[in-house]
Amino acid sequence: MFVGEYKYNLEEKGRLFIPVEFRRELAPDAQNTFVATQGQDECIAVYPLNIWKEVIEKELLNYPQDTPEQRWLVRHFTKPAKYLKIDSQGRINIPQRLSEYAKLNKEVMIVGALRRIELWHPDNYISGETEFTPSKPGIFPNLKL
Amino acid sequence: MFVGEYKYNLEEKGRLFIPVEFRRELAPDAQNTFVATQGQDECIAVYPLNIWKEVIEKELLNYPQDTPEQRWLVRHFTKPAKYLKIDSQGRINIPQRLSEYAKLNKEVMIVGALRRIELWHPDNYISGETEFTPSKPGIFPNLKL
DNA sequence: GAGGAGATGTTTGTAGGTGAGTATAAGTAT
DNA sequence: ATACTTATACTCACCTACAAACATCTCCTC
Repeated sequence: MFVGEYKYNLEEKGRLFIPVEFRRELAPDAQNTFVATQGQDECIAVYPLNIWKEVIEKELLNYPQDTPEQRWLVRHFTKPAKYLKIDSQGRINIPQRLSEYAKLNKEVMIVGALRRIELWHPDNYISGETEFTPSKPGIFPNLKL
Repeated sequence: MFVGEYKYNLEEKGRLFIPVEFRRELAPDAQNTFVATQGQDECIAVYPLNIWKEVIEKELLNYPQDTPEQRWLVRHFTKPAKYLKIDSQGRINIPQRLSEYAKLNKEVMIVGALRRIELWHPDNYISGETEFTPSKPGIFPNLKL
């Protein structure tokens, strides 16, 4: 389960270091493979391969394919996704399409979000944080933490 | 599982490069063979051989063949299909009938859709995308991604 | 049999992805 | 506190994938 928050820099060619704390859990086997895709917010969502497969197989693979709407729903989730690898130094190469979607340029917030990691432009991250973080206690009434 | 989205150009003679990411999964063995046919939407659908066989066997092979309607339904699926090969450079030769069906001329969107690959004219692809992709969150209430 | 058109195969160039090396900073242990 | 180890940052060099042009082959026509 991914937790924590880090700020790293993209290098010129679009590669990003993954914090050591995330590497093993993100790509446990020798393949070093995981999946990156568009997040539901303006960020990049990064999944370990087993979590990705679990979601796809449970939610999408048996989804009916009778209407154009149903077929486009599948494409909606598959088209932005990409299989990526962590290289020997712990870096990943972020596809241009995804870094454009999340408006990444240099600084990147790397955030643990339980089953996935999220990559944010710092400005978007902070503005979302200030907009949606409750200022008063008791605003999450159903969470016993 | 095919994911991702690429834009490549048809060369004059009607050949198309397949992205490296798709090649091995599309034609895993030395035969380099796969199947292309008409998609349910206005695109070309491309299947690895084993997936194609699986679909045919599950859906068509045991379909009753007692009436002309039933026999024509089978023909409807079999007649546009064609076995194709990836050449030594990773290109495929798209049959004219299929590229006419999908209205391909120069630019082609190559899209991963789980068990198949789809080839789209960019205009059709974008118009379908804008028509059927939800703009608001929460419209897929049961998909947790 | 010769010429031509279409199909198939090969070559070459370029840009971007991939890998390696070193330097600096941070963290850990003695 | 100091030495040692590990992690991040930056730079450079190479190699592969894609693109486009070029060459070869086959079949059809005249």
